[in-house]
Amino acid sequence: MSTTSTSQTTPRRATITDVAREAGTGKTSISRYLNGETSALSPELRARIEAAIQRLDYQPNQMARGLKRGRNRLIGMLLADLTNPYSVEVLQGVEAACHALGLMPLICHAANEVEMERRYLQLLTTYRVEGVIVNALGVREETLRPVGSGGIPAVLVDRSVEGLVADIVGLDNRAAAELGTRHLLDGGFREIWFVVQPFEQVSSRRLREAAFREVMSTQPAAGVKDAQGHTLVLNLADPLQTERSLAELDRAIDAANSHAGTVGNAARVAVFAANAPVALRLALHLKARYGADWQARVALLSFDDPEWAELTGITTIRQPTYEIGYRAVEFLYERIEGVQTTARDCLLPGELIVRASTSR
Amino acid sequence: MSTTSTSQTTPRRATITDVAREAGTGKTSISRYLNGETSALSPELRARIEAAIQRLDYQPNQMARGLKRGRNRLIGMLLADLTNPYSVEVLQGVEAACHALGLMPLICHAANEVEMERRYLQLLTTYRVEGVIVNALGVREETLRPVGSGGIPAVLVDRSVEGLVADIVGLDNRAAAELGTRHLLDGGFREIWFVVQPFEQVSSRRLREAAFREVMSTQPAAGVKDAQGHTLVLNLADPLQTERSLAELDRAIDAANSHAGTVGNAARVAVFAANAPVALRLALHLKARYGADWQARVALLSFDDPEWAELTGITTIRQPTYEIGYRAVEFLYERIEGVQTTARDCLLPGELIVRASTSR
DNA sequence: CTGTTAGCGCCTTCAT
DNA sequence: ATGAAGGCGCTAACAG
Repeated sequence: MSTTSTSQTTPRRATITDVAREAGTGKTSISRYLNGETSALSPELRARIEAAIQRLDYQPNQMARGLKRGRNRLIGMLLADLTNPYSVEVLQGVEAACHALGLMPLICHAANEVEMERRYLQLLTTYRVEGVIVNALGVREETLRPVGSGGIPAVLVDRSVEGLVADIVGLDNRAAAELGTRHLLDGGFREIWFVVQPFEQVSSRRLREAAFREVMSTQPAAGVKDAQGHTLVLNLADPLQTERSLAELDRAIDAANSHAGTVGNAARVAVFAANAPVALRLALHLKARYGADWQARVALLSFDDPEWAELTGITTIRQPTYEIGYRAVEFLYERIEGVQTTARDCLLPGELIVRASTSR
Repeated sequence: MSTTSTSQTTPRRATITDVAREAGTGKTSISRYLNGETSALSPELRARIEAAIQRLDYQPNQMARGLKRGRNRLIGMLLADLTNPYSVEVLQGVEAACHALGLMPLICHAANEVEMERRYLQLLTTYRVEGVIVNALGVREETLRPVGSGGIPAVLVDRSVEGLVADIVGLDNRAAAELGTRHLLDGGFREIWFVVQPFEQVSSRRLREAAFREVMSTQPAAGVKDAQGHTLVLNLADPLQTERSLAELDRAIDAANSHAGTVGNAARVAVFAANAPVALRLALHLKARYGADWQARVALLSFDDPEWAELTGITTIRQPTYEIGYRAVEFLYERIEGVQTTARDCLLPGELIVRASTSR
């Protein structure tokens, strides 16, 4: 109720007008000072302005600046799942690039909820971000209508979105899947299970699975005979389905282990996880079923390189996550600056990190 | 090169003026509609406005609204280290609460760099966020001058900051450390090493270490005799120092294992990690040194409950991370709304999750 | 070199 | 029930 009698509440931040008054000059000069048009200011005036700013602890209001000049240096970073270390790593690259380019990333976490994704996109739009980097859930274009061709510039990360033409940067899934599969074949494995979450909706999963199948079906040409490849869908969102899938895998492992005539890796089944969450779920299950020494019966290879990989000794395909994030921002920045080329694809190579799991 | 020389660039978003014109009315009515002052609008006008908004795909500019009404519903969330799963989990709670309260969190990741922290704080301030939640690096007050008493409302998470009076929410470190230590003592361990990153600067680490030492020094009263407690500082930021510290631990483990007269857990040394990053580093080292069966010689107990804990079978103290984040936002919201009570402490209990590591 | 003026998109009295 | 006018904090022409 009290007016300005007591400065109990936060003592309103100083505005450019306050500074102008304090420095005994006009707002324009302050503005010029703020924008580094230092050449057009007498040293004397400049000093006065500096002092006034100091005294008032003045900090220009970005919102107002943004409103005026029509851009606020904000970009949105929409992440499907921060729980996945992949996301955090990409984020680091994004942050570094933003820092370098004078951008401020608004990080939004959809937590695997389509509804959240929609909501955040709308919010970003409303805050007039200059562009967005989207690590989308596996959804069709409609939910991200505001971005892309018609709306604000967008760059996709890891996954493309059906019907949305936009730059995309991510792993070279095809090459990486081949790398992994060949590593297993070269290691002597003859039964390989590719385990992946439902993949129809998510382009990266689709590509990985397809490349795996292709290598498996053409491998006779590479001198390998009678190797079998299977694809197993693991729906982590549904515990019941997950159980069923795991049971199927168990049967295969048990069967393989009971074959008498085989030795070495030919007797072990190899499991190729399409990403870290899948690998974790598999490892937990296998450990629960076969005990601490589960890797004696199963070899595990996984996309991503989570922090526990080294501890467990599983082989992985590490993605150049930092660079993915960095490049995404660079692409976006170009778009913001008006570059009009056709949609670009930036596929970065993965790195195979061989550990005990596949090389004993 | 361009067909329609006009709409080549993004077709400027519609403004409230456009909508007013389209609906054949004044800006005021549009504004009223947007703010739900539906009672003061004839159904007929309302319908026209609705239609106009649809047609123009109009979305009010939050920046402008914020500028005008002096608040933008933005809050800052400053995180010391997103790489630590703790942060991501807290974040989930923060997001949920923001969602519920109509706030939009600006997530800033300091990546363990004091300079970053300073920079982001300054940035948040210029964007005129209404408050900040700070999971600070271990720094003194000065770097976060803009917040707290003098500046915008702030709530601390996990760690207090010397010289800054503000609400704080986090784990009840004292109780949790006691819980863990007693668990080890009850399990028969007689040599316990508390391993922690440099803790002078970080209140939570300090509290944990102090509580550990206190329990160890008063335990004779609890009927336990001759148990030894040691504190080992592991400076993860410095590889060399880390090596040295680990070597010291190794010597202790080797010595304990060579004692003839002891059996069971009395022969194993227990290591109590002050957080997940420390636990991971320890586990990696121990595995490298003692092989896959390292837990036969060392029991590991850790604060935090990282995803690999179950896989490795180490005992942990899980923090109520989600709730911590949620409560932090609630506190902040109250402050934003003007609540003036003295600084509050919200200490939430941890949960001991016993696994094979400490119970074989 | 420096100040004046006119908005950016929106909300808010204050009239009508 | 509706609209006109002024201003939030700042920048960008224009003068001088």
